[in-house]
Amino acid sequence: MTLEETLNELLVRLFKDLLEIESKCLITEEFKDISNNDMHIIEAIGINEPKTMSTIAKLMSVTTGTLTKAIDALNDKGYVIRKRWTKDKRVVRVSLTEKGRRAYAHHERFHRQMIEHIKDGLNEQETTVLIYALAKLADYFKSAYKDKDGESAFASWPELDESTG
Amino acid sequence: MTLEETLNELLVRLFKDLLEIESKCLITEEFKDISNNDMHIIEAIGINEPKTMSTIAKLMSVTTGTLTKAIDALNDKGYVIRKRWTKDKRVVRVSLTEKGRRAYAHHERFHRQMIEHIKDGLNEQETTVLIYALAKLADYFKSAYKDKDGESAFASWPELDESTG
DNA sequence: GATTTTAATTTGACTATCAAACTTTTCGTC
DNA sequence: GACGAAAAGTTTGATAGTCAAATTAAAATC
Repeated sequence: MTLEETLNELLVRLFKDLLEIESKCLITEEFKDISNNDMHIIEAIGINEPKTMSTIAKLMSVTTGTLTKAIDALNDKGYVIRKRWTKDKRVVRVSLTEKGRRAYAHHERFHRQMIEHIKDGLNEQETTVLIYALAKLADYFKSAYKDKDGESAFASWPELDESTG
Repeated sequence: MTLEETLNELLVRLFKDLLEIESKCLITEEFKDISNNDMHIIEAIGINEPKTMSTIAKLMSVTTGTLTKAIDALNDKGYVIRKRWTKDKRVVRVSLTEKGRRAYAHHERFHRQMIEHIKDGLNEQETTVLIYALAKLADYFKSAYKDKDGESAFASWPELDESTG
């Protein structure tokens, strides 16, 4: 197996495992009435100032219509509170209830634990290289794709590789 | 920001970006009639021997019921072929059509491109360390979670951290 | 004050998903 | 070989998540 294949398979596997593990860890007995997706909405709302529907929808990369439904459910289950903003009555500001804040802490703890495990397995130099490599990758994604609006370096990669190689 | 926070934010961002970029890159003009999920099913089927429904479902971590629907759609759109196996008539073997193989190549190319970009940014030693770190992480996930059935190191992390710290 | 824009919700449609019931086929055993 | 258990897939019924488009209400603009 080439280096490239190894790297690819590792990334694919880590990605899949992480998704699966996160979802299993987050939905415990106490929070079994909400989904993984709900948990990420709770994370997006955060524990500071209340956030508007639009802001949360943007953070989650969904339409406000989609978010309205999700917040309805979280509201019914007692995780969030909706409040019309007095300064601009079009705006709805959402914040976490006590129960919502417990779920938030639960999620945060999962991430802390995961990072701790990653660091435990690596020495200082390895950790540094890992961070460096990840940062480079994140930058690349940003510059290649997210900066240009609608136009992407990835979106225009050559289609002829296969047949001309 | 601590090292831990940096690592966490990098991972979270990469995860989200990658999901988004992959989905945008895979669904091009030629393959606009199938979803990101369909593309991963096509990847799971592969270009070698036909695979059974059960095998594909396991690879995708979904029930066979779910897969039946997805394969129905891919079949209707001309990406896959279903064939009852003569040696055991219960078994259905699925393989890619020419169109399906083109989609497979398209997906594979995306991954190759991504890996190339990662490698371009790192020197040989850094690449080695990155692979080592990722392998360690993959092993950890496997041992901490996937090996024990139903029981997980993650699933039992202490709930008291917050209140006792 | 009329028009346009903005924030959120509602509606209608579609995909992905699961669990459970069902069909067909094979396997094991008597 | 017949009968019951097991296995592979499909069907069914229900739910969550999603979007685009229509709608409502409020604010901004002119």
